[in-house]
Order: sequence, then C-alpha cells, then structure tokens
Amino acid sequence: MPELPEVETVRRGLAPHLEGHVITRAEARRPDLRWPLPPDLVQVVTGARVTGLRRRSKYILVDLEDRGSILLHLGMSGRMLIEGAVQGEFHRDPAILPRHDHVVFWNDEGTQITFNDARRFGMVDLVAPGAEHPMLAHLGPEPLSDDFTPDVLIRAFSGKKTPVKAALLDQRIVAGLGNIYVSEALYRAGIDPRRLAGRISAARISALVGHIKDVLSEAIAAGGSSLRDHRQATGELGYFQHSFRAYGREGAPCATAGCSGVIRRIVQSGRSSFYCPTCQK
DNA sequence: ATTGGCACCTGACTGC
DNA sequence: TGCAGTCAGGTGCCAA
Repeated sequence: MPELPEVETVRRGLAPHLEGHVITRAEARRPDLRWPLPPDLVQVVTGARVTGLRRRSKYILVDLEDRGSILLHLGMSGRMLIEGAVQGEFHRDPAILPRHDHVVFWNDEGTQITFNDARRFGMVDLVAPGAEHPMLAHLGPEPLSDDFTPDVLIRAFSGKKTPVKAALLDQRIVAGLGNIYVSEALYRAGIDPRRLAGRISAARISALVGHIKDVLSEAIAAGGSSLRDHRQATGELGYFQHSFRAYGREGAPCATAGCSGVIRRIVQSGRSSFYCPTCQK
C-alpha cells in the first residue's frame, strides 16, 4: 500500500534495525524484481555499516559507509518484514508468502530484514558513492518540505490541460502522492478530480497545498502509532488501517458537514478516482 | 512537448 | 467447487 506515508512509516520501522548496524549477511533469491538486481548487491552490502536511512518520495535510501546506498522501492505490493533472531516468536500473516521473499538482509544482531513483493513491481538497486540515482533525478518537491509551496504548485499547474488528478500523480510536479492520497486531498480541497489543472484558481491551489500536507502528516502519524502494535503482532512493516473519507467509499454518504452527496467512483487514465459530485467542483 | 494507454506480475474477490 | 473476469496502493515506455 505504499504511498509516501506508508514508505515513511516503513523507514522509521527499519531504522532501529539498520542505523548504526553492520549488514553481516545478505541473499538475493532471484535475479530480478521489476528490473535486474545489481549483480554485486550481496557483495557490496555484506560487511557494510549503515550510517542512516532516508526517504525521497516513495523511495527508501539505506546509506552505507563508504559504499553508497541501497535504493528500495516497494512498488504496489512490496513489504519489509522484521523477524527476530528467535524463530517462531513472530506470527506471519498467511497472505505473506515466503516464496515472495526476494531479498533478505541480516544485521549484526542476527535480525532478519526481508523484502517481500508478490507482484514484483518493486526495486532494489545500488547507488554509487556521491552519485544520484536516475530514478530520483526528475522528482518534484517533497510535499512535506518547505520547498512545496502554493507558488510552486500554482506555477506547475499553470497552462496544464490534464485533469488535476493526473497532475498530482505526476511525480515531477510533486513527489510521493499516489492514487489514495490524491483522492483524499482533492476531496478535502473540494476540487473535482476531472477539473483541468490549469483551470483552478490560485486561491484554491493554495488551499490544496495545505490539504496535501495535512492528509500526509495525519497518515504518517496514524502509521507511526499503529506500527508498534502491528510489528509486535506480525513482524511486518507497512500495512496499516487508514480511515479514508473518499477513497474506497463508493456509494457512501459524503462526510462533509451539510453535504448530502454520495461518493462516486470514476476511472481516470485507468485508475479509480473517488469524489463527491456535490461538494467537489 | 504533452498526454493517454499499456505493460510488468500475482493474488483476492465476485458472480455465474 | 471451479472458473472466468475484474480489480489492486506504481511507474517506465511507447505512440499519438
């Protein structure tokens, strides 16, 4: 389920097991995910000390002392699993099939950290010291940073003939939003997902920026709180219960005070959009 | 240059 | 119970 908040929660969950630790062992159990795994992945990471974990958009960067970074992307179905040294201490969700454990790391405490990805849309790559990975080169601003301002989004939307839904999914405009949080942010902002990006007033775009920051911050806070419980139960990081106001609520009454609309689902460029036709204009 | 559609892959769910 | 069809949180690539 990884959009920005889920990836950030995964990063925070992994940090205690990786930051400051040495990766003592690694296995690549197949040659590729979406793209080939680096042939030297195991060799590079084995014995490396992790100096920090960063997130950029939906990517996690595991920084290695003197050896560059590991770049992780969870795709649609990727998960990170933490399992203690004592086997059987954690109960695994039966839906997480061990045959999809594609890359496994062990730290210097014997903790096993597993990249599991049924659909294999995810990626694991290496970034050389001092280099920038090409997948990160053209990303737009981080939505929760000070770089993401009303002026930035107003400029990005100016003259755009694409629906605002598609514009917000464009990672060059703003990085880290996916199908769920775009629906949620537009719902909060009262903007119809079909509206052309270039035809939204500056005032409404400014408000939208605030709603994007709010919904992402709230989701991270929710993920952070559910992380502890969830990890104790299953050892899994990254799948949380979220309460969405629009996404997945087709046919439900609009939650906006005073609105008697009903949430509708439409398909835009092959993806579902959920919105209230009454209060989103 | 933009923009829309497709492809990649597996699993869960629905309806007959 | 089985089977076909549909849908799923992402993103690079291709053609219009």
